Amino acid sequence: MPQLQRAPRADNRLPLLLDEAARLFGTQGFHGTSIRDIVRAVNMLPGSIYYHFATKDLLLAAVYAEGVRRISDRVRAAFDARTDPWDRLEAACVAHLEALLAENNYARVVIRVQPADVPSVAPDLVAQRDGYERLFVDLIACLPVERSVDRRSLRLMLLGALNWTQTWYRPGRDDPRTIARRFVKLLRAPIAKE
Amino acid sequence: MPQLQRAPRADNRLPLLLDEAARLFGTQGFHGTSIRDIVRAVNMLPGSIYYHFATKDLLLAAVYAEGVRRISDRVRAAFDARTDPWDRLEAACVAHLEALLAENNYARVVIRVQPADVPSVAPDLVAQRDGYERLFVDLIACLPVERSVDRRSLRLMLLGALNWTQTWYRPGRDDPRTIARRFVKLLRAPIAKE
DNA sequence: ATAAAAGACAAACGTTTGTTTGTTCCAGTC
DNA sequence: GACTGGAACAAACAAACGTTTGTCTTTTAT
Repeated sequence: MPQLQRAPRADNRLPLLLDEAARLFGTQGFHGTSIRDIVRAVNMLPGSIYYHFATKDLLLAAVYAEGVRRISDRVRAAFDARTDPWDRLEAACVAHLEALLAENNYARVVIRVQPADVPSVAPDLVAQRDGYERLFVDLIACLPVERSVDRRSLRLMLLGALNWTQTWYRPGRDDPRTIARRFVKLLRAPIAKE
Repeated sequence: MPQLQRAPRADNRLPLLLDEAARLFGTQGFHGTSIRDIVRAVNMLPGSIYYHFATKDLLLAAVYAEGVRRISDRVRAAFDARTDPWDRLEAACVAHLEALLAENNYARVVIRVQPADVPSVAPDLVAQRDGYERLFVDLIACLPVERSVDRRSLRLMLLGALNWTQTWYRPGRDDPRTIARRFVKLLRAPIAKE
């Protein structure tokens, strides 16, 4: 582990390493990705990773944390620009899905990797994800909805539907923005025919 | 592989083996489960599994197929008993979620394991899951909804939300039946306050 | 210039992985 | 009761796994 008694060197490949770990953890999952898979693309040797992280589990924890940071920033920036409660929620969903499907390997990890897959850091991961989802708790708390509506279920349904897109989404057809808007609209507007 | 030139023996432990594989694949995922994990609970030796299956991938394929069969039967039986389109959809969702969360390790595998995790049999798994989801295509095709509603999005949203419950559901609180009904209601009834 | 720390290499460690091979045993059939 | 094939055991395989250890190089601060 780096002691950081001095500033990190300019030529260090930790960022590249994290990028590649994010890419592989996000597409192949934690157990489906080996240390050797990760270092190969960065032209490192397997052992070299242990200068930066004590275990593979902690490497994941670092990627996961970065993922939560990025998607949080992205989503917050998106809904901060709006005022209407439904607009804010929609903007958040669009940002969430764009991060998830189009642009951000780190964000993918947060959705793909289940904390239970990595017991040694599971509580940490759960706490981080809960922190992120609190953004949506607040957004949904502000919605003007009928009193009979359970807001927790609303959140779980919406986020579940969004996160599950990772399973079936293929680039080229409908883009993430369109999908997110459709989902919000399905919840907002009356569906059943009179 | 068994040649089946004679009937299988009454004392063979293949059923037990499959049950345990379903349980572990469903809770720990494919890559998170080793052959030794599986045989341990059945008091077998690792090599013995290869009398029944040529590879670990094909073992998964067998469990997956059984999972699709079971959840299909369960869901079909549930909505066959109803006539109203919305009732039928709700019954299907309840059965889907009960199979997923409460009773059926095989069904869990179908939702938990991503075909991409097992390249050698991925096309087969995808085809099977598509076959199952066609049940919902038909159910949703019968719904009386506004003409502006995209039924494909409706299906993807509903199934996504249901499947994602596997991530957050913990026994003891709301039961699967309640959750499924709430989700359907959120889609069916107008939410937004006038 | 020099010392110290950053960061990676080189090579191996012990373990776990999926799988193979040869043998044994017992239930079912004639 | 002998034969046979279903179903498992016993033991090992090679490869891949996460990780450790010791050494070397290169950047950075003095």
